[in-house]
Amino acid sequence: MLELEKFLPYRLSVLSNRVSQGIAQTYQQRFGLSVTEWRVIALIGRFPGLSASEVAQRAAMDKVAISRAVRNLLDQGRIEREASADDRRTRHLTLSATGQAIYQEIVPAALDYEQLLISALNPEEQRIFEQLMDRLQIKAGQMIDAETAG
Amino acid sequence: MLELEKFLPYRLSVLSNRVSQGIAQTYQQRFGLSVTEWRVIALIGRFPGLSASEVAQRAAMDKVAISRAVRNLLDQGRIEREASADDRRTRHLTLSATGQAIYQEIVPAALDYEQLLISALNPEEQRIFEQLMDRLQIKAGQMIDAETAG
DNA sequence: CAATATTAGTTACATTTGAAACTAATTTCA
DNA sequence: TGAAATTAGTTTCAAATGTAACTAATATTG
Repeated sequence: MLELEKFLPYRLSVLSNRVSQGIAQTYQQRFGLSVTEWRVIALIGRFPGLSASEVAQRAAMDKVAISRAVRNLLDQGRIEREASADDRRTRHLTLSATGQAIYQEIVPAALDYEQLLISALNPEEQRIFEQLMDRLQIKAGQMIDAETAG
Repeated sequence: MLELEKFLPYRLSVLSNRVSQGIAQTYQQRFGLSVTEWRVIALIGRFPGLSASEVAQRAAMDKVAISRAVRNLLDQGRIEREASADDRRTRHLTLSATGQAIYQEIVPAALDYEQLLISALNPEEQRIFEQLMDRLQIKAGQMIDAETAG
């Protein structure tokens, strides 16, 4: 007997969608950023000079998706890129002045959002929740690997 | 300072995607079901006679998505529908024999998957995790409502 | 060193998805 | 009652996404 509303994969999906939806309003309305674009900005802001594939890796997203987000952000003048000295395939990405401004404005809003959300738990519970998430994350990864291998 | 890899909304998204990807292999490979189609089958199997909009509500999914999934499942002969006696707009959905067979086969596999995943936590931790998820779920819902209202 | 394989990133195509407009049936309430 | 609003579900069109094929640069290895 499967009850969807108690089924962990389903509940994770609903929770994640709700949270994403809530936070997306912060940057979508104000700056017209897609989720992927926002993640690219967040990563380049944090680690200036990352290449597109490094961003893809850290964001756990498809390289095509990143490529497109990068193209859009370039077109919008929100990031810049420069060929690498030692490997002409890779190009290093940095935030433009506009991108910086967006980054400076969104980061606090995003952190506020996270704070408000997680204030539903007390500090001890927050710690536990994150730790349990970690372990599920690892387990899920192992299970995918096992499937792919077999 | 925002570190994406520690940012709760991001982590929820990655975890949820991984889990969904893992479980999807169960029903996508074997039956060519999309996530939405599988959820429709799961709900109709559990609650025969639901209407499309009731399915949408319970699945927390868009009614357009459900409409399409229902159309596909009808075309594939996996569900059936019958006009309601008291409201000719609503049609009650049930699994066909084929749909039943799929349902009977997938449910145990899905539950096995869930069991294996959650075996990363001991029973006490499982209880706690679910309880904390509940509270985050509620909080996230409140935050969306607050945004929409304001 | 040259043939081969790999990696970064893009492009093209087909599929999926979402928003909005739409039809048909029902409800509301002046 | 009957005009206006609401609800169930579908269709349409534009945008987002994923897969696979591609170019260009670098690395490998025989």
